[in-house]
Amino acid sequence: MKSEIEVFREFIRNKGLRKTPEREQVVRAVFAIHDHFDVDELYVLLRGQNEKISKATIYRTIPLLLESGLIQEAYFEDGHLHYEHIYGHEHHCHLRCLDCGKVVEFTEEIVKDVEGKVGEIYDFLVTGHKLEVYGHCGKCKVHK
Amino acid sequence: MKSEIEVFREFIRNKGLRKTPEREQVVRAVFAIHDHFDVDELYVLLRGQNEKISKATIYRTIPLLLESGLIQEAYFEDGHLHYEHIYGHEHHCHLRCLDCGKVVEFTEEIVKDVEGKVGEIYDFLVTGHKLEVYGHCGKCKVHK
DNA sequence: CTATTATCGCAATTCGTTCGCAATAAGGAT
DNA sequence: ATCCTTATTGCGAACGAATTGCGATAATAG
Repeated sequence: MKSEIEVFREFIRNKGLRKTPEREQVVRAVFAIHDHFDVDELYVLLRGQNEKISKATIYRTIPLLLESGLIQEAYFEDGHLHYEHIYGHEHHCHLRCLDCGKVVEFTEEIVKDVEGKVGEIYDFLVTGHKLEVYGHCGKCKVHK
Repeated sequence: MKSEIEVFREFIRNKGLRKTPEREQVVRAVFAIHDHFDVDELYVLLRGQNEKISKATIYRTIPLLLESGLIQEAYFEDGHLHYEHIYGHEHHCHLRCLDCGKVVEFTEEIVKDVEGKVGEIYDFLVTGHKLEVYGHCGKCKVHK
């Protein structure tokens, strides 16, 4: 299995874009964070490592990461988007507590079947899905 | 089955809030639009009816509609949130084309089972879910 | 090594959403 | 019915995420 950075380099080359240290720093930061992240986390992480990179560059790199299939949008919260890895990570769904915001990840094979079924019915070439289940976690449901 | 406006009035009363014409105009606008909407659509609709209402009031009413269980967040797109009805509408999932943005609605019973199963495993009181399947629609997949 | 031009950083801008505040009006008390 | 308290409104300013214009820089082709 190719490393994330290799996948990214291949993508950049195929698109006729340039391989730059800034872009690769972003890729490394993305995969240095476990699973979920947002732009500001990337920025803080990179700045903490004395990398001098601008937020604009991070924002400009995100669409490349999306298009290359390395990451995807996870959810919109606190006024901004949050992303998550796809590449190298088993697909998972989210179980979110509406009270404390806690997020648990789980996997569910059945949803794959739904993908195929729905794709066939509506003539879609299905590439993925996003399932979020929400409710009240063990701690929070006590007070309900 | 109670009407949307009745549900809303009951909610307002129980919370000790005030029943105002502005809030009720928003509720009526929400349910005058078929299913999906965003804040700007509500604003345009209400202004078109010569209702003088400010966007701030619409923004301030949205959380009430969410909390009362009449609507829920549907998806984040084009830089802002889109909402959809819950009350009086059968639950459904979304199938979205990544190329043209087309959204098809479908229902899938199986996901209900996933809700129960996951809730039990992780000790959550599950109240709902959001499933979005994406890919390329019939028209767009031709060019791939 | 040089030329071309994609990419960078910065600052300014856009746009969705929230907030501060004075005016207004809802609803309980008289 | 009228008064009084204070929640709610509308306006415009403010905020924050994301985008963009532009001159400077640096990555690739020749």
